[in-house]
Amino acid sequence: MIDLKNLQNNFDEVGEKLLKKGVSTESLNEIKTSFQKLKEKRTALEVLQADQNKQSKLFGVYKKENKDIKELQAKLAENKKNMATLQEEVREIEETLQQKALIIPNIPADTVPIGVDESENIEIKKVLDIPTFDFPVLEHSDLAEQNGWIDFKRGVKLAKSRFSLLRGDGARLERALINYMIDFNRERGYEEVCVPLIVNRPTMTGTGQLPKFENDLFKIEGEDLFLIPTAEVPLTNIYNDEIVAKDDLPVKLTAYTPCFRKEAGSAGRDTRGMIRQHQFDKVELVVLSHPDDSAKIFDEMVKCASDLLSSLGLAHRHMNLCTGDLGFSASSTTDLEVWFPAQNCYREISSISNTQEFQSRRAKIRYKDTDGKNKFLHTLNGSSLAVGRTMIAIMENFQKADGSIEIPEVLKKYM
RNA sequence: AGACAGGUGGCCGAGUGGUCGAAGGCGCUCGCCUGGAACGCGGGUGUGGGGCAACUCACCGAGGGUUCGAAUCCCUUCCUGUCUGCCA
Repeated sequence: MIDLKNLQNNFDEVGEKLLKKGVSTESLNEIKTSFQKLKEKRTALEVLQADQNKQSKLFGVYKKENKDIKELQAKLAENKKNMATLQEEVREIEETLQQKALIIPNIPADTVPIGVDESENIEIKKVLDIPTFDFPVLEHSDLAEQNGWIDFKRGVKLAKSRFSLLRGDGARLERALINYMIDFNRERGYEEVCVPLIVNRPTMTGTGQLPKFENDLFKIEGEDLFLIPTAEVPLTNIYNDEIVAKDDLPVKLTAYTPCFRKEAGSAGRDTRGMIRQHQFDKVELVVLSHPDDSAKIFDEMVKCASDLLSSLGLAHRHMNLCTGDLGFSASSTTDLEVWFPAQNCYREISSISNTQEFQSRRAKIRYKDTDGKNKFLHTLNGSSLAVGRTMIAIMENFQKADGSIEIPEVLKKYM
């Protein structure tokens, strides 16, 4: 959630940035007036409450001393009525304000390039040369079927479209990748965590998936529970409503989980192959950081994911996402795009974001600073790598003329 | 899933309608004591909101209700423990 006080105090400046992210002027103005009104009503209510508290104490004293309480009683009852009205008003304003504030996206950092959509993302650098082939390259879906690694048809039969299953060496490669990635991250100081795949509404709200994106989530019928769309959700919310000791920062976590996404609104996109599925595996990085360190940690996380790709021998590039392509919770994001020879293009395989205080304010994750005050920390998240996409990148990049696939050296001991 | 018992500050734990934001203890911290430390003694020590401040409001798992007044009574709900059931 954005800082409402900040919006109030720097309305033009902050508002302008939010307008670029698609927030309407009306809703900004509504928030501004609601916030103001809330303050007024609350102050008025508190004056009444203070009076009521005092008089009520007096009431007790009078009774003990057998004084006449009729007059006082009448006054208290009258006051109570006024309080109830104000209380109701305050509650209503709070609720609407909350509703509106929770669907306002994060404000892009100053380092984020201005742009409308992904075409205006800025390439930061390329890593490794793209491979060349002296034979016609095949798409991963063909390679997978040839090698018996992926069964698309039966995945659909078992569940529905956008599901598949891995078999034999395909399944083993998936598992090898997961183990390799977690070990890779662990060696870089990330604690391995195994998290619930089903989480509740407050958890989903803490990281920003709810209330705005309920349609993208798989919901458990009859329960207010959801399948996680990324391990970022449980990992970040581990410290929901907690105060982390300053000395414990940064908290660096990594987890492997399946991820579940409805992919509402992607009808027709990437229908062939395993690029976009309802269920996919991902190894995730999450860091809770002191605000002063988050920029440095962000770079570390990008390097961690990029080095991982390099270690697998996969050519990729770093993209600085522009304002229009930034996700809801992110203040800045670097995407890593891996080279897909058959599609002759780079495609997203990892996304590292700094949400700054946006998530910690929602999830109430704070640290105790040296001045004794509790402050919101910064949360960062990044795919170590999307495992499925890594697998198909390996298939396409390391295919041989006979259709077989060379396993990257670092994975061999995991197979 | 059913029965019973509970959920109070960093922790333990008292508190069954009135001056309780909450006794007492532990821990932590500051000061004294000491050559230094332990012990001992004295002070401080929750969170969030509003206000320049004095101060003030809210919070005793959460949400409702009763009352002039609720940690305390009632309802709902979540969680924990024990027993039963079921299972990996």
